[in-house]
Amino acid sequence: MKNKELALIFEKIADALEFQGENPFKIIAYRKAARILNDLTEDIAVIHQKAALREIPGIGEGIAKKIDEYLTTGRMKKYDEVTAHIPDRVLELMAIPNLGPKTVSLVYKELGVQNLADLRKVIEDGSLAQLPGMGEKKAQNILKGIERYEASRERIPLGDAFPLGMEVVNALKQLKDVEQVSPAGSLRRLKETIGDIDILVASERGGAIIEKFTHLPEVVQVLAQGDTKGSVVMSGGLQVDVRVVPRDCYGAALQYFTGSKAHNIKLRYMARERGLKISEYGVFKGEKKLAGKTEEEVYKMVGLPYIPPELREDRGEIEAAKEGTLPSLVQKEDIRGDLHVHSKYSDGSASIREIAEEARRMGYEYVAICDHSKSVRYAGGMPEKKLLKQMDEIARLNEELTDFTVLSGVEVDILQDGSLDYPDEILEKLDIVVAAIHTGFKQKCTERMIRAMENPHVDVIAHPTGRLISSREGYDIDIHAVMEKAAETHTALEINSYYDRLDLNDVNAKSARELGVKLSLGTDAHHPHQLWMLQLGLGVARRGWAERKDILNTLPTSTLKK
DNA sequence: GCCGTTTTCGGCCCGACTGTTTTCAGTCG
Repeated sequence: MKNKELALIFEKIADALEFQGENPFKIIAYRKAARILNDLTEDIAVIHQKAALREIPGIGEGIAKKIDEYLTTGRMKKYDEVTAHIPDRVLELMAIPNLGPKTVSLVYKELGVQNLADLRKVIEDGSLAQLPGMGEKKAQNILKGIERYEASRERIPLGDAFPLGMEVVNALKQLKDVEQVSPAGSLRRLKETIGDIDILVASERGGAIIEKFTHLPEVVQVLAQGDTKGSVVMSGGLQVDVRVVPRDCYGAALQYFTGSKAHNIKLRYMARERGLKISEYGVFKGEKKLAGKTEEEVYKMVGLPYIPPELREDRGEIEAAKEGTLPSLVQKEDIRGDLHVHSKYSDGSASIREIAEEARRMGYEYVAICDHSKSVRYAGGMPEKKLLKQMDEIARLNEELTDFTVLSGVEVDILQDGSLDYPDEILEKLDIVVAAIHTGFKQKCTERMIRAMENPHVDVIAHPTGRLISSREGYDIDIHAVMEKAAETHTALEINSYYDRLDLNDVNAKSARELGVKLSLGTDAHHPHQLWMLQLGLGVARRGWAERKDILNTLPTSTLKK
């Protein structure tokens, strides 16, 4: 698929145009095209073949032509032109905080700065500070920006940011004069990776709260501290921003700081059409403030129902809200169990009883034990005999438990030829069969998965794309073909909720749902204290517009078994 | 570059902060 490739090209064109001081709206158009391509699950080449490029909102004549050119010839003249006279590393400098396109362009033209090393040099020898509009303070700010850039170039997985964010939220809740606290930004939208943690506080005493915040024990560096905003680096290198607003702006501010940027831009455009203005302080008609205390009010002023944070990505939610077709998203209370947990029988570290106890404590009705099958040696895959023994233990445990069910399952390997790691006689005895690829990521993965789904005993495909957020691209796979087969064979696709997987991801989950595929939430936990991660998978499901009926594990035990 | 029951041309989201400025440019979120 060339989707990501094209997205990268448009992103680079945007960078180059920004560097050259082009019309900002043109730049926005290229960035938007890049975002759309990144979010697309369908192969852009297929859309191109159907001559349907122009039907995608945000893709107009110019960009459609460029996509066509690239797919037909493998080159894009525009890209070659705009990048021709800019050294490769220069554009990367724009990613440094406090350093934007104007300054990069200036130091390049005036001082010949072409890379990070050059930049450091002109700061140290003072020549940057001499440039028009520059000064010593600006130079020092850029230097700080370089430090931050080098310290945390990467976004971190939601699963790392989430517990830390909640810790800070809880610490702030304890403070005097704090009326309301909420995560904001990408953390509140439960995006799979987080750049920095944003937290919003309602209070009339901002200064005191920010003061306390910047002195939390985990803080290693204070980046900014004022009456309304504080910004710190926590141990581990993650940046946390806290903003304090008066209570009558809290809703507007929460809406504003939750984003996404694209969602907010569209919303404010709608406000303009109605002669209104939306800012973090409220909704205004001229000088007059019309709303701001709650998010609901803000949406209402532009004629929309409340839109849950997870949907706010400008992926059609505003249009759906207008038409009254927003999904009624699956909720935490709807989830009745975890459908993918490992025990000591393979590479997990807890007994089945311990897992069951923790799952019950969490309010679940069931948990599915799905240990590895025999071929997965490195993960302690079970020979048939061991699996039978496990089934036995589960049966005995279930006799003992009155209000809880342990489901006997397996994570059976899909072998190189697409056959399964256990014979059908074994698989048919199990409550749930989850099939997965663990080896041969480049070997005909699509065909293998399709063949696995043709086996009537396979209920779920685990981590269907195989990606790891922090380290791995995933299988060489046509996920769209897999989804279509899943719909045809009534196989569920997993939203693996382990923090580094989140696989399917949000956009794939949305496509799957649109094709009528059921989704299965499982943590892939190897220890009971990882069961909380189902919240992350639930976030992905909600970001994928999933309703209760789309999720396998909203079913009660008896229906699920059937 | 995109888009259209106010437009095929002329718009395109909004405010804060900082540092360099005599009224504003650049950067950020």
